[in-house]
Amino acid sequence: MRDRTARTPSFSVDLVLVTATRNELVILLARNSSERERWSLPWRSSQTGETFEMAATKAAQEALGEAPSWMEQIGAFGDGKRHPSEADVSVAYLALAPHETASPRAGYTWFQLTDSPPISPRQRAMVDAATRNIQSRLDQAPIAFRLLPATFTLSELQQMYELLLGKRLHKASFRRALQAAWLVEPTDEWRSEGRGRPAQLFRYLPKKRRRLHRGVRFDFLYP
Amino acid sequence: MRDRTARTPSFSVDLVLVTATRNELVILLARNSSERERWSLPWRSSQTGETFEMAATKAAQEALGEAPSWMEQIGAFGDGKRHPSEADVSVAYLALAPHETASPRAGYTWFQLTDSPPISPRQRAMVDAATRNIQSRLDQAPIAFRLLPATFTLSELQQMYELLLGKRLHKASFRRALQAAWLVEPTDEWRSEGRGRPAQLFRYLPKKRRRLHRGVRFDFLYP
DNA sequence: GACTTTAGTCGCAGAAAGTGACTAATTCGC
DNA sequence: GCGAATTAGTCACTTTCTGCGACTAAAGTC
Repeated sequence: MRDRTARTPSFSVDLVLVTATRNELVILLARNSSERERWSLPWRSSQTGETFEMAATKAAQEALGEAPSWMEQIGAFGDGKRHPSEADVSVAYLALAPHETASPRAGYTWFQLTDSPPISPRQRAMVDAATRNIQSRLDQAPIAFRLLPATFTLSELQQMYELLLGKRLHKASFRRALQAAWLVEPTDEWRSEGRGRPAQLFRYLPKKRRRLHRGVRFDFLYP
Repeated sequence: MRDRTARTPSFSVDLVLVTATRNELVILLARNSSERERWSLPWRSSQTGETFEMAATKAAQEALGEAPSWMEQIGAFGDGKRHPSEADVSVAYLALAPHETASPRAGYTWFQLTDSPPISPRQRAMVDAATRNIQSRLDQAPIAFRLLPATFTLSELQQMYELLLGKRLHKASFRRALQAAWLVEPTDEWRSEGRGRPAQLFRYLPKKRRRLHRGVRFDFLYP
């Protein structure tokens, strides 16, 4: 147990900032200013009159120089696990950004999500929670779209889903499902990527949608 | 903005404790000890060396006299909204219990989830988050099973899903899907509920399951 | 111009889901 | 005691969805 007598309890807001490169997910870590071999998630300690969202946005600005394309709270972490800020409680946010336009500020580096250097146990728990969050919300929130640039080819979108799901998808099925969901709209631009037929560019179409789900799904894996 | 100078920042753990009666979801509220017309979610202020889970479990014990059948953190809430404890940050938990065996302690009362008396803005936000959480995790976590007693008829299970989904389901389809999911196991007991043929009792079967998901789903409603 | 590579579509076969009708076992009214 | 009503449980048919291979289209390579 840490010594709590000398200071007031405090909070931090921590960021699991994820983007996708060609074929892997990466997170942004900050080099520790004192021990330069140590890394941590970007974080910001609580300020009076600042909402969690605001704090997370500022932490993202500081790390990336731009606002993330998606942010979502993934929970509060505490429970005595060590944290760089010595905060009692840390509120973690998952943030996404397209990798193409993201250029981290000095002191920040991308690492593979599945193979990052050691970080504090509490932040490790956040990364794990973020990973689960991405997986479980993939079909409810536009995760894949927020990891892509504003316009993209359908092959790129499919590759992103394959990366996130960890499995190959059949092209025709993927496109059929995509059409049915009415999630995407064609632009009049085309991209020629070296050899092969040029691909049409699409953009995400966040329209009000009717939810006409059929029946029940029993998808659990839980005990 | 509240006065923060006179005290140390603190946090609370709050509970959205839900059960299901015949045809509605209800939450447990505590009568305010000073203003007896006011209500609040059960909560507990932070103790050193106590995890959030432990605090939530104790709050549930205090309110219900028994441990909930399901608990899950639904996030941290702060952002200057008022809270009965004056805590700066509140960590909210969704807790479920079967209504049949739940008998609240003195000072606690069930209210309709959709029509409860006024509570603090922060706690209102927690109730809203809990409602969304139930909806969105219905097909990933055994929410319905945790709201039912240990054994139940398939009609009761179906009614619970109808309540949670807010729509009628077809009996044959429901049972077909349930069989395919391998989530339930028959007991050798039967229950005769007044008129009509007696129903066989089943129990939830939390077995390791193969996740052989097909394709992608694009279910979002999100912007 | 033949070959390779990537984009995009078609259509069939098999799986899954929606649905109404059926059988089964009980209580209730008479 | 017996038919009507009520609830449980199943069946079989139809419609919809999904996996998948094969096809056409448009570019680059040699």
